[in-house]
Amino acid sequence: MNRLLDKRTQIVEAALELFAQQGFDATTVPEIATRAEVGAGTIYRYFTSKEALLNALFQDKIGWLYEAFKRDFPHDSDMKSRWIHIIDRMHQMAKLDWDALQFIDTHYYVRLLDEQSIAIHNQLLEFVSQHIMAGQQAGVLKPMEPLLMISITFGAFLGIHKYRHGQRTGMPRDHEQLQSIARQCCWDLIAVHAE
Amino acid sequence: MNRLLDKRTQIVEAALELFAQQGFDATTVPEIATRAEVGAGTIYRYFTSKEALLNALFQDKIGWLYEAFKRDFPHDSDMKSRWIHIIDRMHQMAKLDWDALQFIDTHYYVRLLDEQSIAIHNQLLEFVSQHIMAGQQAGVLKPMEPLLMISITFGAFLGIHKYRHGQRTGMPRDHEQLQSIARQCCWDLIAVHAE
Amino acid sequence: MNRLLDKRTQIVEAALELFAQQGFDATTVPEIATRAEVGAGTIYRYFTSKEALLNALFQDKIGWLYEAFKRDFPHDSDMKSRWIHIIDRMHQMAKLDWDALQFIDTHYYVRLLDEQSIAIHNQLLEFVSQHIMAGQQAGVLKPMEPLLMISITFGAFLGIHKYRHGQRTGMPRDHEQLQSIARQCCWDLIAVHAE
Amino acid sequence: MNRLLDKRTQIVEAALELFAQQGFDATTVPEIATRAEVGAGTIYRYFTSKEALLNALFQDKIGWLYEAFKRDFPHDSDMKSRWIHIIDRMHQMAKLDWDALQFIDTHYYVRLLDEQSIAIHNQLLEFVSQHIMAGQQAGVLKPMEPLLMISITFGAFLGIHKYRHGQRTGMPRDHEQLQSIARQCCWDLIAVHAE
DNA sequence: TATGAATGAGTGTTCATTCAT
DNA sequence: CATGAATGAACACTCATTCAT
Repeated sequence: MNRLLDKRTQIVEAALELFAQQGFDATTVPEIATRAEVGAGTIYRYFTSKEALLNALFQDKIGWLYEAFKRDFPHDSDMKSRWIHIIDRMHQMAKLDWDALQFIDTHYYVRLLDEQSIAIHNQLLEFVSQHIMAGQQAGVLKPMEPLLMISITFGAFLGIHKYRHGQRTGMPRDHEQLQSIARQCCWDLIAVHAE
Repeated sequence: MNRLLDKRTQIVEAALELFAQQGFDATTVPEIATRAEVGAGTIYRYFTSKEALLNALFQDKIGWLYEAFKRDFPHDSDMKSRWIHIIDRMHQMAKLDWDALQFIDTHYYVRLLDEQSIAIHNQLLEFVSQHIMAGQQAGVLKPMEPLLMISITFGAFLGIHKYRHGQRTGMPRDHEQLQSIARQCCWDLIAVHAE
Repeated sequence: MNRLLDKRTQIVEAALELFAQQGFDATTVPEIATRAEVGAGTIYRYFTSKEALLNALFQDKIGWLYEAFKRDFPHDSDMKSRWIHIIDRMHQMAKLDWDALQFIDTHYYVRLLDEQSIAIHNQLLEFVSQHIMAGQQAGVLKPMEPLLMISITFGAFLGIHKYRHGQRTGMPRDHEQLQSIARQCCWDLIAVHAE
Repeated sequence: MNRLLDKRTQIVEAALELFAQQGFDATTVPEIATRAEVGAGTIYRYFTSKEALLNALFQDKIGWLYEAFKRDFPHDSDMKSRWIHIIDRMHQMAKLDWDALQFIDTHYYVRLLDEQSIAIHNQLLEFVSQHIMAGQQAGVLKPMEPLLMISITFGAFLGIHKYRHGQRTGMPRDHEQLQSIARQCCWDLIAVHAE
């Protein structure tokens, strides 16, 4: 059971790195096997296909993010605090598991996701949307579809970390500085500003 | 000569659509040939490889964007006007040639770009960076590396249009509304706000 | 066009030999390609799959046999002459294209045949059945389902040639002797004999 | 010891069904294991390979048929009675263990049989040949190589049962009717008929 | 110049066999 | 003894690229 989980974990982690860095199509199954230090056939004991592996991974990571959002969520605080909670959780994920976040970014719009993956993703969006709508009713957030607001914010947020991980020149900033930038920008982006 | 340009154009356009919609790896050369209404071999008369075609396309589109930025650039206006000029040009591209913008987004971080592509991309970044630095010195823009600021803004901007083109539910807004959202958000994102 | 037919023919012939001698499952596509002296990929320009190749082959050969039955068929002769016509045509095929006959034998009951293959096979059975029923009404053939009679006769007939081609010891007999055996046995098998 | 025989038997029976129904190549070892309700590895405790299992099975079944031929063989009766004894024994096997008979048919010409299998098969042929030669000397059987005669008869006989088991239309006849057909046809096939 | 038939290296996947438990 | 997780060679099939026409 221990070994079993081990192999599965090795496969999942290898696949995550490769999918995140090269994309699904550019990653070959033997490549995953080599990096996971298992035989190519072994992958098929745990996942019915390369595509199933993608979906398992996606659900895993979206699930992780969703849990992170909900854990210690400051339901009673003001909008800004709640929003910053969400940004901070994403920031945490970017720090601990950047591959996973990038993987979500590059694969969530894709033809390969199954119903299950889409469902869990929608749950996550729903959760965030609820809070956005509350903020809009309170007049502190700009009026626009919540999903659009999520899309913009996620884009901006990922921009920060793509920059950090890019081959781009310029010294990468430390995580705390980036966190403060993320908080500031992702709030300014959506908040209503006094003239 | 005219015909010749014709064929090249047909190929490039067919490739753009397919790369943007399915990604580079999921697109086959015969597929491009079919859509371009040329023989598969013909593509190799204009481009040495599928990868070379990608780079030609990339340079083409980055070049187009760069030209759009520079055309009628309001050098003497204030920072906000200059920034909105840039956002508007991107918005225009999103409207006229969304495939191209999406193509740039999904491929610019990629392993496949050659030196030339990177160079022209850097020129574009340099152009925008100049203005950002000026704005920062004037105290109207948040202090952070210009490239980081570009990365965030581009992410946010694309978030708007990805939302629009996604299968996501929610009625798609018309372009003018989106333009005003883009202007507002992409400015709030980077501007220094009074307390 | 000439070359084109050439390649297709080479593939079909190579596949026939191998399917007949080793069976469908034991034959690999590269093996067919090698024997046909074409690239493995070339096979897929002519047939959508290994299974499609099997069916094309099957229809080809059943069609050939059907045509052979019908050509110069002695409609006005007595039952025995008509039956011997059929046996002789099979004998001819066994002589000219034993692989094809064996291929039909080992594959006609199989899970791999498509509707088209089954349809053309049924046509052939129908043709022979008509004559059997006529013979039965005339009282010269044993009473039993025509399809059963065909199955017995085909089994017996193939027994002759399997013996000939087997690795079995015993000198193979010449074709004329076998033909006379085939005529005799396949007639005695089905005819009503005086007590 | 009892259990041990049990497992071996389970494996052999599972393999027989699958080989008979799908053929050797289309049957996987795990599939056999599942049907036999043993672990896949267990098969290799009883048989050195899939091929060895095939041969064990073949020898088993040929042995069974040989024993059936010899049991209560009417040595002192006339040729026809002796021949009908043989046909009846095959008929019995077709009734009790059709899989086995079909398995023999589809595999006895095959590349996979080892020396042992061929030897025992030859013993069976030898036994039948003896009687055929006696009948030929007595002038009641057609003159031809005994092995050829066996091959024809076996082909015809199996034709009867293949028809019965095929998806063919036409009501399947009951076993007693088929037995009388088998006796009649398989005798007419080889007997010398008065003009 | 333009073509598309031909290619074969490389893909995702299967399965006979092994071996640690 | 019995197992089944693990393996990797081999499979059917795809596709970027070439080249004779």
